[in-house]
Amino acid sequence: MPGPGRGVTIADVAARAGVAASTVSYVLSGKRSISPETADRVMQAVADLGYHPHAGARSLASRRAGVIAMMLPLRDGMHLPVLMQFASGAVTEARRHDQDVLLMTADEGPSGLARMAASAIVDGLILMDVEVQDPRVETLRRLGLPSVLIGFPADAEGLTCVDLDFTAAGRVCADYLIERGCEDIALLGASEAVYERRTGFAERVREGFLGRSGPRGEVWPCPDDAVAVQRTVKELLTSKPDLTGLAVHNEPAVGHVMHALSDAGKRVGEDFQVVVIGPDEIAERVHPQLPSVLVPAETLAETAVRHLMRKLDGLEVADATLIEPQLTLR
Amino acid sequence: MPGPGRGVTIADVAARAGVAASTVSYVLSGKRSISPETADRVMQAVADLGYHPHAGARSLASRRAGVIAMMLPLRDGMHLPVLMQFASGAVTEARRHDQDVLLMTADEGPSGLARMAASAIVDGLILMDVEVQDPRVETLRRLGLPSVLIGFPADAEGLTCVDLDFTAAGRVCADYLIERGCEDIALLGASEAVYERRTGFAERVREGFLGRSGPRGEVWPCPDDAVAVQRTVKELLTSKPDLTGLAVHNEPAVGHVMHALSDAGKRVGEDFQVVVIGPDEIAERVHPQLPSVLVPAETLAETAVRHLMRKLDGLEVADATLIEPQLTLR
DNA sequence: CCACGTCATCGAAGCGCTTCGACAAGCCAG
DNA sequence: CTGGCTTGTCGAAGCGCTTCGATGACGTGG
Repeated sequence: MPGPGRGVTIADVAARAGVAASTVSYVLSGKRSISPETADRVMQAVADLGYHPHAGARSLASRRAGVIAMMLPLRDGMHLPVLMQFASGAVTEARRHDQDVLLMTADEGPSGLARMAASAIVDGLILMDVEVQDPRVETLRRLGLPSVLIGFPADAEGLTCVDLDFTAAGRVCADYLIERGCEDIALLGASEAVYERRTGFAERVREGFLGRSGPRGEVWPCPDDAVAVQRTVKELLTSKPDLTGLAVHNEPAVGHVMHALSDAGKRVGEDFQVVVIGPDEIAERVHPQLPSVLVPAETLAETAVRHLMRKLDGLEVADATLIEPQLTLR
Repeated sequence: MPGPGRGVTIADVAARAGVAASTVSYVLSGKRSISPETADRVMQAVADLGYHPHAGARSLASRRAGVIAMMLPLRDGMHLPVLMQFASGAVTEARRHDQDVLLMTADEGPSGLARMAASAIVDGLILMDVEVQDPRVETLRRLGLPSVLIGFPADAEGLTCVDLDFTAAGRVCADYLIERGCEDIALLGASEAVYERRTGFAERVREGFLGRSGPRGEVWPCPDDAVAVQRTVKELLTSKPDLTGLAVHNEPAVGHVMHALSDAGKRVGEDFQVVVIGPDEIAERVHPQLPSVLVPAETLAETAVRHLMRKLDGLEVADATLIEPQLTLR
């Protein structure tokens, strides 16, 4: 029992190993060479005493907190399970680098970032769900806090960004449908509102899809309420009677689309193919289950953390990184 | 621009306000009385300079980190959206108390707790999803780190626990069905596995339900795959032909149950009543939407944080707190 | 008008760690 | 055998903050 009130300090370890405190520090950090014998003795003392450096003291002396912040849009419409996967991935990867993760909500906004920077409570941060016009971006640039963004703001100059390669996602969907032998195919996109909010990604999916499909493909925007989906699908089928393949890039609409197709006499999975761009649950919850291209939240998180760690170590990192989408068959 | 390399320190604030550093500290903490004039000048300097105390230095000197840890079961079967609500609620409440939140995964286990304690990186912690036999509980007790558990371990002696009042949830469901005029009613529970893992809560729902229903009620455990649900429901209807009310305490099974009932010719919402114990989305996603008793994750989180803060301030806190379930009609 | 609380403020001593410069010891080339 | 490196270790100086005791400057009752 290491004494309940007092914590074990580096001095205790040093005393037990018969060395100076600084030596213990060097053994632990590896910043100077220490003879194997001494190192062993120190490590033994560390283990015996269950020593862990005091985080505050370390951060004060070394100007490195060993903590990174993760700012998530915890309240609004983001798809919760995906966020959670992301958080989980980030924490796991961070622990691999001996870092802890501080959780912030996006509604702390720019002033939250300022607080993080000024209080030196974290070494860097990861900003999730960055929008095209994001008020946090300017603050971030000004603060000079090392950071990695998930998503691409309009002006990404000097920032490190990571995101799903949506163009590739569009391509993957088109390829899937074509390989299944579909002649005419279409992409049912998001509602106008989504396009406006974060122009980038919807546009890119479209390009990827059309680039692969050629003239046999079309892209239709689509609202997400049941009625409008019914109508849109009906119009689409009328306009392209030979349509046998559909990619849906609109999470809430997937269920409605399936109904509409079934109403129109299409047998999905048999004479008609559907592929979804979106999280697994969406594609799994309909009948029949659909193949889907998912946002690889975990990979995204890992990549973001890894990039941040490189920046903290003063290494070069690519400004923009696109993560390959993954097609899951079902 | 506060100078990119250097941070603003308390000394800078003191200089600008023309006082000693200790005075600034006292103004900020309110631990000694300071004349209003001086306090104003100091606050002005703080604002002008955008001063935030260095978290590490503060934690070193005051033995208070201003951070609490939240250990979530980030990887396994927990319902993700609920976890997220919980996390969100906790962060928001913590910020109200000027605390930040460190995110840990449950798979860091007892050694993770030891690290938190020894490195003094957090002042206390919240343990989510505590199981009846939880290896972390003993470590926690030994470490003496202030903590609040969500859930009840077998031996809660000396620990502060918060949880949904599952007995009340069972009662609420039974009451709802009885009030709707159902004669025979049943509770469709979780799969055996869940019962084994965390005996506590399933057991309590059962008691609450039966306590209210009397002999007209029955409790059936139920696996969560489609086929088994179909079978279980069929058997249930055969065994209790006059059944008109059903409570479902099995999140993944809800959709299947609805199918099975519809196959059996029951009109839910008309000649047959169903109520769900589980998160909102589950009850909203089926047709017709069902009334549900939800886990008030946000309230739970807030309560947990509030209790933890009281403990950190050396105040008394009830050992066990049960949160009232809320019935949402739809 | 003096001794004595009160109030507002200051200065200094750490908190536990990292890091820098210093310094013995051992090594090798000359 | 000496001068100059390297290697391994130590001691001391902070990092920025809180907190404790001390110190003036007042006001007040005797």
